[in-house]
Amino acid sequence: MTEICKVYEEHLDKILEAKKKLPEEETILEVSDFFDALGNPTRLKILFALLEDELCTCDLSNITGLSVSAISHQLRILKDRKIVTYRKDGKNVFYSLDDEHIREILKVALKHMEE
Amino acid sequence: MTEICKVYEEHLDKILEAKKKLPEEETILEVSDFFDALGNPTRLKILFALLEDELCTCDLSNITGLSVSAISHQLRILKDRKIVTYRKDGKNVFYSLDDEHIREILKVALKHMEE
DNA sequence: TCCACATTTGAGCAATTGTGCAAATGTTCT
DNA sequence: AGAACATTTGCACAATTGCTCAAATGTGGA
Repeated sequence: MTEICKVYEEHLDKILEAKKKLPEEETILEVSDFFDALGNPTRLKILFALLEDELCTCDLSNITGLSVSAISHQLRILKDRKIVTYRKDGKNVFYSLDDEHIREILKVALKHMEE
Repeated sequence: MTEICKVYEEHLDKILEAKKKLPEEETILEVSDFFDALGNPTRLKILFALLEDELCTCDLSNITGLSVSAISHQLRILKDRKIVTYRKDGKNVFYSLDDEHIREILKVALKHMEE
């Protein structure tokens, strides 16, 4: 934290430039939260399953093989971060992807893996 | 884990369909690792800084305000997951983004935040 | 109202993560 | 070889995470 490298002049320019163009701390944290939500196998399975169609908590528990409770905990994270949305229907709560960006990002990531 | 919800017939179809279309476990883990690497403020700062230009470990330490060691640890993760690449030049090691997918995904994520 | 079932919530715990420190390794120059 | 500096690595420790279990809450029907 306190250590300081000897910096060449050419580097100083690049450092200042990079610092200036870096997004706000708050934005960084938001983006980080967003990716963090996608960076977990259980949550990814939920999202890939929702690519097809809306599903309820219980369905998702069946699909993933995890407890209803575990799924509910993860759905909360996805809901809080505006990655999924939901509608209530009687005793069931149906979850679905919140918007097109999610689809697009999942698609690009899958493509990235193939190379 | 062992609890099983009562499943309606219409749900059964959707569950089977979703299970069938779910990517391989291994693919899920790869994608998860990929997003997980992006889901951390320090690593995101590194990546946003690299959007501009290649930078060395020491530059990135300056830009983020973290120790050279901390940055090096994070660079290792990004390197292992093929998100950044590097070239050696004397005592310095210069890092840069590995491919266009990273740029694209960072861009879409930022756009997602704005809405 | 009482029951059955879907879902959520909170506590607790093992496992993982992010960081700094100190030491090791690499590289250039004298 | 030895000095100076950039980088990496292993360790330790606090903080966070993901899950289960048990209890609470919500909802519809008898």
